[in-house]
Amino acid sequence: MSASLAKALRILTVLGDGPASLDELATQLEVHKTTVLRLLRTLADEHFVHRDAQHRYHLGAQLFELSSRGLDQREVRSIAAPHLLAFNRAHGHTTHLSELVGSEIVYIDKLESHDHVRMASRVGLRGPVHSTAAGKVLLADLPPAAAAQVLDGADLSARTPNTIIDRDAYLDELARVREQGWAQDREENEPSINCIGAPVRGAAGTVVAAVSVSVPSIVATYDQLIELVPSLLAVTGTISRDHGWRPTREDHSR
Amino acid sequence: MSASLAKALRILTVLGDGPASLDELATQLEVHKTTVLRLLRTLADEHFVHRDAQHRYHLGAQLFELSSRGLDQREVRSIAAPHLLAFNRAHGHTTHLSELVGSEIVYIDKLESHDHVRMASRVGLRGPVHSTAAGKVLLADLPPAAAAQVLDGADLSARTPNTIIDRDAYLDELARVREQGWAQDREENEPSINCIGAPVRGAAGTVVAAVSVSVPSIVATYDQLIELVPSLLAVTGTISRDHGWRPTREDHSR
DNA sequence: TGCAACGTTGCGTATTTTGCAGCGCTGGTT
DNA sequence: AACCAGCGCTGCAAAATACGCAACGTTGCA
Repeated sequence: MSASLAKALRILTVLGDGPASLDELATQLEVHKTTVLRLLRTLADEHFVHRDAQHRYHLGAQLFELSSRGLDQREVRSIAAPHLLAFNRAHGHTTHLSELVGSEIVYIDKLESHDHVRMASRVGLRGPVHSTAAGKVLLADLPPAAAAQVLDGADLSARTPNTIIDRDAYLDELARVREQGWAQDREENEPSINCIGAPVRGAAGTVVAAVSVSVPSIVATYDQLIELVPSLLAVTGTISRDHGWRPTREDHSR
Repeated sequence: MSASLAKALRILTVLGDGPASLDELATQLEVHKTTVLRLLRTLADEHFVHRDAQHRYHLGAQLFELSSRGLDQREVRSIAAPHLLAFNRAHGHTTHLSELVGSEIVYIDKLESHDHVRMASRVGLRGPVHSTAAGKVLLADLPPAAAAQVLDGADLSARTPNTIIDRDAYLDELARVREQGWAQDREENEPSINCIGAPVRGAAGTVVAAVSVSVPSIVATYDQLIELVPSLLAVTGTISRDHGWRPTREDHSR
């Protein structure tokens, strides 16, 4: 493994919390100043960090550009964007678009709630597959072997008292999700946050992404959230069709 | 300088063009496979890249998260966002929000044109200070010494036949921008693209960012673009006030 | 079944990074 | 004005590290 690279990446991660000076970084990372300095220089050469006039370091433009390009490469994101915008505008709740990456989900787009109570999530954040509606949606349609492999790599720990931690119980839950075509999360991932999610399908019929709506229980009750399911399914259906999916008879019957 | 870190950063940059396999990366970077492999492993450990089931490497979630955090740290971006959205919706042209970083400008937000002719720019992209309306705006209000320092570090090469490459002529242009309160770019940065820009000011009255509108000459003539100046100044004025700026008498007289 | 392409590993060498000690600058204090 | 403290930065020698080689395992294709 490359130790110096790992240090440099940790520098970037620390800078994600905000700008920092050379020895703030050094003390926080417990690396000698001179080492940090040289890593920062290389990072700055490639525009991954920037040093301002007060000798403080910031995350650099290259990071923003790479992220922008990487997000654009997920074609589902651009296809979904206008539909998600309209959907979010209609009901005003925090809406996420997620993909399965390894044994975790990654938020690849986020639309903010219209409330002043905002969620701490953001694009690029990773989340567990077992305690989120998006995770359930992304796993439900996987071949059993593939799902098993994902679960092998996943951390199935309890995030709240409601989290499903038993593997068999979780597989039952996946069957339910597959059956009804959408997933719920009743304060399983975060206390006081309920969530519903539905799949976006590609041309081959496989699930390529998940759209989920997260609502604090103080803002709406679980029952009120469930009322959104039809419009959620409508929007994921539209996105799926835009993405090349053609409904089968079986799907129609649902 | 840290050679291995530089290689790793180049790997990320190459991955910005799209997913790649191990030895696509190795041949493209002219680095031995084994080296690339180990760097990729470290990058993957920190979630800067992700390896899919087909052993292809993609940009990772951590990159997206850092970018999202870094962009959020620019408070001007969140303040400007709603106003830029409304502004963009009203006239439908590509709109950028930029900051001065070193001797270049960096796009920290972008709103797409409503036309199908889109621009190749993106958030995080860097651009020259001397040939862009945003660059002129960001330099115009700098103290002469600071502006000189920026220009010392800048590449003042000709980007089109119209680019101002003479330093004194450019300083004259800056005086004009300062005088009229906004800047133009008449195919100085890209052929067939005209641009206007205006400053966003902070509480201290200093210019903290620039809003610019870019329009291909096939979509609108230069004169038509100029007609947008009043509404551009209106939106930058609003953003500036939201950002804590209080107009002085001098500013009112303009 | 054989071949080819690709990803992967172990190991010795040598390049790199590292930490130390010290220098110079800047900004604040008496 | 002069001093001090804090911080960024450099040269050098030691040592840890990454590197490249050669070879192996696996997968997919002819």
